[in-house]
Amino acid sequence: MVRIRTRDEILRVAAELFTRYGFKGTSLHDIAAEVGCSKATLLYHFAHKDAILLALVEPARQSLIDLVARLAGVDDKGVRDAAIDGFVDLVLRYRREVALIYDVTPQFLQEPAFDRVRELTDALVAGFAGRSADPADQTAAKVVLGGIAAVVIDDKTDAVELRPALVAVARRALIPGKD
Amino acid sequence: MVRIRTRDEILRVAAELFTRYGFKGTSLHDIAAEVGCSKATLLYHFAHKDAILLALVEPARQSLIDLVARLAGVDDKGVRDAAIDGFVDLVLRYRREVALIYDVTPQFLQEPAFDRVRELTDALVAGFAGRSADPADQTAAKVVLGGIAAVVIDDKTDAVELRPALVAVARRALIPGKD
DNA sequence: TCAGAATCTGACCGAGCGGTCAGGAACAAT
DNA sequence: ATTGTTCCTGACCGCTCGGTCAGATTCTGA
Repeated sequence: MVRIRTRDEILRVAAELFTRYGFKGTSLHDIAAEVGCSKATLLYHFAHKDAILLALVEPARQSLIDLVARLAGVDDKGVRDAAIDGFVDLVLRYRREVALIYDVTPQFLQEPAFDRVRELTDALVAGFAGRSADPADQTAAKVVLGGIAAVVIDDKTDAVELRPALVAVARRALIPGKD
Repeated sequence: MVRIRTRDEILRVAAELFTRYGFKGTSLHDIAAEVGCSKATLLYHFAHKDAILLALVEPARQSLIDLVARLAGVDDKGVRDAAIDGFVDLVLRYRREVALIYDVTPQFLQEPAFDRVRELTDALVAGFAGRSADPADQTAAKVVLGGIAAVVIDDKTDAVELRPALVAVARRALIPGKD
């Protein structure tokens, strides 16, 4: 039987501390103390500190990419809207899990993986805003989804870029019925 | 004639770097290099690194407090709404200037000054949401203003607390006519 | 029982951090 | 010219950080 409880516990604790104090605000010592193991143990399970973050983010990122790929191949409006709703749902989960990204080194943000995410969120903002003709809805979508997806639109160039943001409660606020 | 150009330049550069890389992501060395002076010069003009952040935030924080104080003394709906608009405007500016707060040490966030800000933003969210009967508007206001004001509402307790967030473009998105 | 793999650790390292300090350089007033 | 003040700096300090490593401990399968 393979021992993975420690590894899982590290991920659980790291997610909590990253969300609360940010990536840079959480040291390996902090995580190790909370897990109840040594710092060296963390680095036995994960090659670098960044690897912990990557392990946390990867699943949600994959789901996000998959859904957008499916979404792109659908024309029926009802199906498309449902897919978009699912997308928003995923983005919210993604957002929660990646709340920490803002804190990461610039080099890290420039990884190809995040270029991909940037494209996807760009498409998301455009697609979601397109569901309503009301300009207010569109701007609202930009702000809400932009915030949720850790994306901002540049004042002048209209370029979409990853940005620090933490809107962990957005799910609850966005879906009023759910309580 | 008093020499304050260096001090101003430090504030300008610090604001830029804090916004781009976060408070913890910006070292005194980084600021000094960009300004073109020594690290020691920074600490001649500002006692601590935190003092630079405080100097950047203080003006907007004061305006915000003043406006809310005025707002509290008005009953006329038109005047009140106008004041709220001004409030939102200020919050947006405040948000832009305090984009960096998210990155600050927990102790710093617990300063009395930020308790005050927390109360104010709490009142803001409640007040703004009250302008429309539409529940969607209210939730939107919570998300948008919550994000802008660097505030989140706790899932369970409904408590409002300062939070990491960066929505520098919110002004543009929130005020569609303005372009 | 025992060999080997998997898991874990304390001690240690170099780098970068915020901050201190004694003193040099520029400027103003006399 | 001198004195005092303001502004600035290099050298240095203690600390924390992420990361390494040799070796102890625990688990597993034959």
